[in-house]
Amino acid sequence: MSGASDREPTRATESPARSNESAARVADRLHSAAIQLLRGLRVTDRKSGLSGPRASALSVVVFGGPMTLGELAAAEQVRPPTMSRLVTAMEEQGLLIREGDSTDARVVRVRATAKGIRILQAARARRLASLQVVLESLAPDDLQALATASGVIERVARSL
Amino acid sequence: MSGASDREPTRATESPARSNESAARVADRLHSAAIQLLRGLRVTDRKSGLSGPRASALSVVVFGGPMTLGELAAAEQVRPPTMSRLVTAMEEQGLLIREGDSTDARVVRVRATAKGIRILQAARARRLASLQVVLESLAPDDLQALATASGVIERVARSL
DNA sequence: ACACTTAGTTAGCTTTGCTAACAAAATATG
DNA sequence: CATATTTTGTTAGCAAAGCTAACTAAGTGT
Repeated sequence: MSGASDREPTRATESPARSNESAARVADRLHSAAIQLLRGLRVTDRKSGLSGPRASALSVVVFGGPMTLGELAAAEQVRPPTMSRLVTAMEEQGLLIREGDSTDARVVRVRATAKGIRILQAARARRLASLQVVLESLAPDDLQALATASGVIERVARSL
Repeated sequence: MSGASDREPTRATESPARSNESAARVADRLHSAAIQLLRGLRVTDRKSGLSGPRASALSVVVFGGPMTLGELAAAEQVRPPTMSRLVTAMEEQGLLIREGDSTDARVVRVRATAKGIRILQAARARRLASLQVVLESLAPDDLQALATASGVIERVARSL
C-alpha cells in the first residue's frame, strides 16, 4: 500500500512544509509496516487455545495484576459486554478467576490463575520466537534502529 | 515492559549470546509497540463504511491494480471464502467490481471503482491524520528514527 | 425514602475468520 | 479423444469478537 509513488513536495521554501510532508509519509509507512509486522506474527495460538484478544487481555492481567472488569475493558479498548464475555470464556478455560470486591459488591475483580500465567508465558515465547529469529539475522545497525524506534513508537502510541 | 534504561552498547564485537538476548528484547518491545500503535489508530471508519479488513483489501486493489480474487486473498493472508465474501460486500457498496478473465474463465478479476478509490483515499487521510499530528511534534531525530525503522520493519515482516 | 449513577450481565445483531463440500474450467494422462 | 486431476472460486455453516440496548444490583445523593 502507501502512496509510494506520490510526488515530491515542491521543496520551494522552508522546513515546515517539508517537515509536514515528511511526517505524513512516515505516518503512512509506519502504519503500513506495523500492520504487516503483526500480520506476519500469527497471533492466534491454537495450540494453547489463546486467541489474539484473549492473549492480550490475559497479558494485561498477568503483568498489571488483579483489576476490575471495567478497568480491563478500558485497557483493552473494548466495551464491558465484550470483556465480560471474554472473561467468561477464559474463566472456563481456567486462565483466570472472577473475584468479588469486599467494599463494593458491584465490581468484579479479575485475577490470573497459575495456569493462566504459565500459558501466557508459553504463548508469548512461541509468538515472539519467529520474530526473534529474523531479528537475529539483521545487521547490528538495523537491530539498533529497531530498538530505538520501539521506544519512540511507544511514546507516540501513548499520546494518540 | 522491562528495562527502563535500555541503552544497549552497539559493539561490533558482540558475543552471540549477547546478541540473542538483545534480539529477544527488541522482539518483545517492537511487538508490543506495534500493538499499541495500531490500537491507538482506530481502524474502523464508520463514516465511510470501511472496516479494517475492507480498507486493507481495497487499498491493495487500489495501489496494486486489478488482480484475481485469489491473489488478493493471498495478499491479505485470508482464505478464498473470506475474501470472496469481503469482495461481495464491497461490490454491493460500489467500491469495486468483479470482472471475468478473457483467457481463463475460472478466475475473477477485482477492480476498484472510482468511488472505491475516492473513499479509500478519504478514509486513509482520516486514519493517518492523528498519527501525523503526533509525528509532527517529534524531534527531527526521532522522526528520522521512525523513517529508518519503517523500512527495516517492512523487510522483517516480509521475511516472517 | 426515593431518584440517580455506576458496574456488570444478558440478549441479539453484525462482521470476519475458518473448514468442508461443491461446480466449473483448465490441464494432464491413458 | 476420453477421462482423471488440479485449480479457482463459491456456498453453507460454525465460532469468535465487536457492538448497542435493556436489564439487575448496588452505591450515592438530595
